[in-house]
Amino acid sequence: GLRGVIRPNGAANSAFGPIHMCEPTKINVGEIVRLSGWVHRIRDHGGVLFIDLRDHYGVTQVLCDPDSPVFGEVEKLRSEWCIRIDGNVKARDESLVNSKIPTGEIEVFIRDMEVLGGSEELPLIVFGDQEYPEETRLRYRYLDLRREVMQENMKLRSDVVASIRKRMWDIDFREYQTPIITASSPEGARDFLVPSRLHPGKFYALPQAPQQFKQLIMVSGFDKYFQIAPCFRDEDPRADRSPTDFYQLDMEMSFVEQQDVFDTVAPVIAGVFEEFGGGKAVDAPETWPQIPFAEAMLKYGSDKPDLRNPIEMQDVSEHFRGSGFAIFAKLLEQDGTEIRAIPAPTGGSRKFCDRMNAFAQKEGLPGMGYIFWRRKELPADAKNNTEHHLWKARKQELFNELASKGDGSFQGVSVEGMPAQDDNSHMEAAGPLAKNIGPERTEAIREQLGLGVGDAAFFLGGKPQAFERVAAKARDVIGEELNLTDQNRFAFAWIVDFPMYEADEETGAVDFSHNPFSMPQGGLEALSGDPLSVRGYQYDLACNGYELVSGAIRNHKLEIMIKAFELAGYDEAEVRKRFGGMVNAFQYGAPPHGGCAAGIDRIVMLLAGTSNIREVIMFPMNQRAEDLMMNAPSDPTSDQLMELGLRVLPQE
RNA sequence: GCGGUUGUAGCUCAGCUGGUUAGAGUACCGGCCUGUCACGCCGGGGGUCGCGGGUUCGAGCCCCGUCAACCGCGCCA
Repeated sequence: GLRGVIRPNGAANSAFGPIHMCEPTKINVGEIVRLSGWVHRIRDHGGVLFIDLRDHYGVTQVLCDPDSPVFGEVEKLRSEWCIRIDGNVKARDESLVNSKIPTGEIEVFIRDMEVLGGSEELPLIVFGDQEYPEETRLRYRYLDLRREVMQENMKLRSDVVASIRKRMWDIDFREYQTPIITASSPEGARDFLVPSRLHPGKFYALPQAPQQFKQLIMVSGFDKYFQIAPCFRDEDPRADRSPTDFYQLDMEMSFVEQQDVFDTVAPVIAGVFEEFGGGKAVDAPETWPQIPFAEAMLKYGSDKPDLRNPIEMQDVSEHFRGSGFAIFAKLLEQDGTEIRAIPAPTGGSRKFCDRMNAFAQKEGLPGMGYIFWRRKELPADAKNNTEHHLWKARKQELFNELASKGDGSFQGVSVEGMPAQDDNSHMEAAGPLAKNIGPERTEAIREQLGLGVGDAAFFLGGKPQAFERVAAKARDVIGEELNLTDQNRFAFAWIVDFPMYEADEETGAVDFSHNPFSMPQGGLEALSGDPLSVRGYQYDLACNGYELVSGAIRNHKLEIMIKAFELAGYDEAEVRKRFGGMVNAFQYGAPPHGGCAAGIDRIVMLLAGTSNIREVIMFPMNQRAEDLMMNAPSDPTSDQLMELGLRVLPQE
């Protein structure tokens, strides 16, 4: 073999098994080892040269001088050549030990060397932590993947998947594979279509999720199913969303209600985060709040709130109705509008407030009004100091509060020795809004938000749909900039009671807002009223601002299903045609069931501490859903098109 | 489809208000170096400043168009 201990007869001996680059330290000094790997770095001192030889497991220093029979060849080596060497394991002098690497106490003196694979000049360098544009990294992904951080990310991913499988097995779930080539499903995202050769003009589709199959598995009597399943969606990507395909822990169980699903999944997710979270605090599943969708939107502006951030928004419309701030007062005369406040504890400086206002403008809003509270009656020169002083005290108070929630590792800024905040009777409110609405209203707002000297609040007005997205982002930015967001914690929350339907903003047409297969709360009866007020047994799990899990208790009753689709404008014939497989199955003793799907890529992304999902995918597509390394997508040959009975229309 | 940012040496980047021959680090090539571990020192090659057009005596820089990458919006049950 190309790795091992070489015995006196000269053959590599497999008794020890292959030796990895992290291991020669375990081999007796003086033995001859055979190592294979990549040239990581070379340090050429003329008469002596050092090569850091690397493989998946580590780095070993290899030594060569003119006494070696292969000195001349070794001098010609360059970075990333793949080589095999034979050499003597030598102990290093104490003064030469490198404590930074596990093999730092030894080195290997080269006796023989073979170039297994040479290398051209590199488009990206493997050692070090130089950043490269993603285009370069993806085009040369095999080089990018050689880098330590990527090797770690991919190992982490594999370990997470293995752990998930084991955890699911341990609670009696079994993994079953479902088809990859299947039928197009009209609900949800765009499908990837696959032309059928045997049926010219017809198409298969790649599944957006094994949704219908897993429900059919329940009807088939397997009451605990899971699968690490690839899902395919032809939609544009985001930093946290892989284009084309991604993996989910897909699971489903029979004879359960919503809380049963939570009780089943939460320990699996929490366990994985405990196991691979690198010591960050993981909220215990029993403490994960269940937040109704409407409440999440009000408090956080998002259905995937980052609960590490303690800021909660509040409706403060009443304080502005008929007030001297004409913009908001006028706004409130329209239906469906409100004014919402984002409290920003310790954000009480004009500089910070102006920066956040600029942020909102950059995000496309007219701006974000603000009020901040400071101490009054101070000479101008003393004011700044005192303000800063009080600001720090307020910050300390807040940190104490936050630290008590996490694992104790939350640090924030050190403000030791600062006195506690004194009473608020000498504070004044600053900012353009405060002047316009007057002291009474300003004070009422301050009391509602529970703020004090050194704090600020930002205000957004209009129809919630119009400002919620920016409000949510502002909440994130404020939490981070003011150091309120504990970076060493995984904070989870179930978001529940999603609306079943939503109205199209322009046409007013009612359509499913989430999964059409979810069971409406209240059953058939609930479907006879206003569709927009119907909520479903539909839930998400949010973690640190990402949607990690999405699921539902399914609608297994045919008559409710048909009624549910009717409200969204699909008649019975259409439902039977589109979802024939499932509709038929539900006629034959369908059990109540529910489940969810957890995004594997996002879980690994969070555990790896990155915000780009492509960092945890071996061969991801770029932002235009292209694979630059494999050159996909590519033109078909005319033979292929002919065989499939297809013709490509010229674009434009 | 839309918006933002970016595009200069193999790679990562600097390049002021428009002004001489476009620079640095690294990689590559050559030389020196027997204890480095981001080795060091000396020298060298390497550029369609994304592409096209315009303004100007003069454009890497300004204007228009266009292409590409990333981030975001739309979209994503």
